[in-house]
Amino acid sequence: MGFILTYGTLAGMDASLRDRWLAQADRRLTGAGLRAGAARTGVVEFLARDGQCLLSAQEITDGVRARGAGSAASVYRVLDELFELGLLHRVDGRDGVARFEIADPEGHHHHVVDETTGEVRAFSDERLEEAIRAVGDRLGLRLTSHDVILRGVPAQAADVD
Amino acid sequence: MGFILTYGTLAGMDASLRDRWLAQADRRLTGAGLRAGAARTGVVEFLARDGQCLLSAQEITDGVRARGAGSAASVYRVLDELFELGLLHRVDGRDGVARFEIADPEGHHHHVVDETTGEVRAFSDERLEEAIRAVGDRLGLRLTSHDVILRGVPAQAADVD
DNA sequence: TTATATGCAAAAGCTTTGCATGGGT
DNA sequence: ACCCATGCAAAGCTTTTGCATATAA
Repeated sequence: MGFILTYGTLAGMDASLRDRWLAQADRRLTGAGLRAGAARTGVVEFLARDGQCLLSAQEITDGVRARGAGSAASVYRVLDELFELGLLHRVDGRDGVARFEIADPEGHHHHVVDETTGEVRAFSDERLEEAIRAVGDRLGLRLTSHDVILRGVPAQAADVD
Repeated sequence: MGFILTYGTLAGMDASLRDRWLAQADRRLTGAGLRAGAARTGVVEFLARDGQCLLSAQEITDGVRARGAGSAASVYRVLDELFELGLLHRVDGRDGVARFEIADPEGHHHHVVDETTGEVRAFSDERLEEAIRAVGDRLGLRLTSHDVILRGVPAQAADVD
């Protein structure tokens, strides 16, 4: 049995991203000769549903546990595998906790932290990507991945000079 | 007594950056009402000399210890203070270790990791900075800080398409 | 059937904290 | 003198690892 499962449509979700990711996850996991055990399946299912924003291993473990299976050890192991297979993005936070989210096979995004609330928002910007590509060229590197984290506070009218 | 100390010129070092940083560190530490104890002075001195590249708390502790004073606890405390005062950049690595380097009062840089060797290089790029400023504007944020980490492998002639 | 996946519990590693002592101003 | 800074040791966290058991293929 593979990792592709059926879901009802969830309100507010990008169903096509979820399906694309699930299809790719299935392909790569199967291709790597990995089996569909309870923990691995649980993590993949859970992330396909709820993994479009950064989630800690703790949160993922809770989510998987709520659906019956999973343990911290297995979740960490599965997260490592998925990351190595390029199926997840990983951001190491200032709090010493690693957070993961599903990697969109087509295009990606970055994160901005609102320092007044701690809230994390996603954004994407082609001009930024282009600038990064240019840097890679200038440095003579073939870039395999990159992270951008912005931190800021809402611009009040009073802030504008 | 302040935190500004005298040093001989070190080969391969950017003496002006070191001095600028030391001056600003002295100003901000004194301004914050902090005292020049052995550990704090040791960390500031050590970083002024050797802190232009990312260093772990462990490495900093070793460096400070080699000069007589310092303990892990104090180093962590001092590093936090310096970071809060905006005197250090901090990067949280994939290995779960936080690394620090002195923040240049004028201009800053980012890092690129050579995935074949693990080696970290610094770079700066005005076009990238400009793109980031534009993103902040577009999102309605006043950016307080940002990190960029690139990962890649040396571009071989064969890679070029 | 056979190698792999899982889960518990213990271990490991970085970082923080409590507390008594030493030191700056 | 007074309060801050320091250092040791213990505690707190996330993450990793060992090992016996369960399970996918």
